[in-house]
Amino acid sequence: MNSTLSRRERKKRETRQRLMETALRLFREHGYDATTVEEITEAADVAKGTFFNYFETKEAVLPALAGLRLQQLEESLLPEHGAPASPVARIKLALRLVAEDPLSDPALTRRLFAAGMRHQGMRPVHALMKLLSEQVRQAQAAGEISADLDPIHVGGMLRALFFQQVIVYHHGYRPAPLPETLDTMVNLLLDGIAGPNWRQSS
Amino acid sequence: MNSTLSRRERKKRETRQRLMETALRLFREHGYDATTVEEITEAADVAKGTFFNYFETKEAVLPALAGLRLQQLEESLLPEHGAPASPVARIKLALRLVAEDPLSDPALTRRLFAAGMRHQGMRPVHALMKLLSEQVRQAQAAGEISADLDPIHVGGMLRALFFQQVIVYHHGYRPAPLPETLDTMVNLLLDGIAGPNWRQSS
DNA sequence: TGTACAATATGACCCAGGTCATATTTACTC
DNA sequence: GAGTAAATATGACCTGGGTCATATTGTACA
Repeated sequence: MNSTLSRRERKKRETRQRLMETALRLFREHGYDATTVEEITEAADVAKGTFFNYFETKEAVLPALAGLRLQQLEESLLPEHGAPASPVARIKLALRLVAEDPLSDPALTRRLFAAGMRHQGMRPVHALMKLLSEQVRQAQAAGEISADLDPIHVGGMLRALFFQQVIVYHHGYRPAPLPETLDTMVNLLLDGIAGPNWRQSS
Repeated sequence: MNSTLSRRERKKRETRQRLMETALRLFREHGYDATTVEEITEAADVAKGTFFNYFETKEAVLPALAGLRLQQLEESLLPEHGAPASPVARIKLALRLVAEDPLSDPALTRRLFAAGMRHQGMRPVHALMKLLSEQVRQAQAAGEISADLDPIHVGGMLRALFFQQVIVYHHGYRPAPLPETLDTMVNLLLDGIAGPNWRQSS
């Protein structure tokens, strides 16, 4: 018998899982817009309405998918899995990995970002933000990032700049390969953009 | 008789103008989602199809509206109109003004940002980005921002961080009033977030 | 004024996302 | 098993964005 999981709970997870996988596959095969919810449910062998028992809207699958990926990513950021010792280096690594993820193709990235922006929810946003914030916290502990900043705030900034960078890159503005651009961006944020005449007290 | 403008051209502009104004009014009165395109065209006294002769999608009105506002804003950033002499101060001013604009209510801001992200277009994005980039250029000339950076790039970063800030603020995360938060954000970008142990060559 | 052509306006229509009353399945108790 | 209540699945249906063939209006030229 299946460990402590009622048949209901099991089926529920399976269906949700199947919907997500199917959706991702179809999105990649035919594009996000060209894929209808009915096609997804058809391929996943459930009725159309069932989709909306699991996801509030069509767009809402994307954050869910992203959440999964980030969970995996979180593990590869553990030092015992060969991640760099420097927290800042880990942040750079994380951004590069996210950018390389198949989920990050141009269209889906835009959609994903837009989805994270809609409604009050903002959970997916939080997924990446939480991950980044945690790394920022560690960077602060290591003295690589100024300790008197709010890690959540900085995490949010990193996330915003990351998407900006990726999307602009996908729009054809590419002075350098994406991974480099991302590193440069992080360095810029670390060092600041002030020029010689910029002086102030605070 | 009207100065060098054919009747056709005149009517076209009037209709476009009327559609934009009507849309804005209804969006503010009933919210973006609750306002249908048909309601807009009805109130503007044209047929539904006409709307789509002027705007590709419903969302596309927002960038158009934003474009207008930015044009006005651009003028108030001219020194002869009492704008600060320091380019960085002007940037801060610009961000504060945009944040205060009635167009920047929570829902519309999110939509506007999302719209700027969709499709290849990205023109609206460019409106704010262009404005900011220009100010960055001037800041570089004044030595307030490091001269070896790409002003467009920096403009894009400012824009991304601005939206991040405004949206997070609207989501209830408000350690301080929005204008202050925005100033702090610009300062942070200027000074960088590095801590004592962050050392590097480049 | 008449006519030919292009620009614009129109609204019936299509389509896909999202809702909801109803049907089915599961779990639990006797 | 039978009975019952809650969870979940279902697909007819509604709604509103977006399309397009057609009608209307403006322009140009004789």
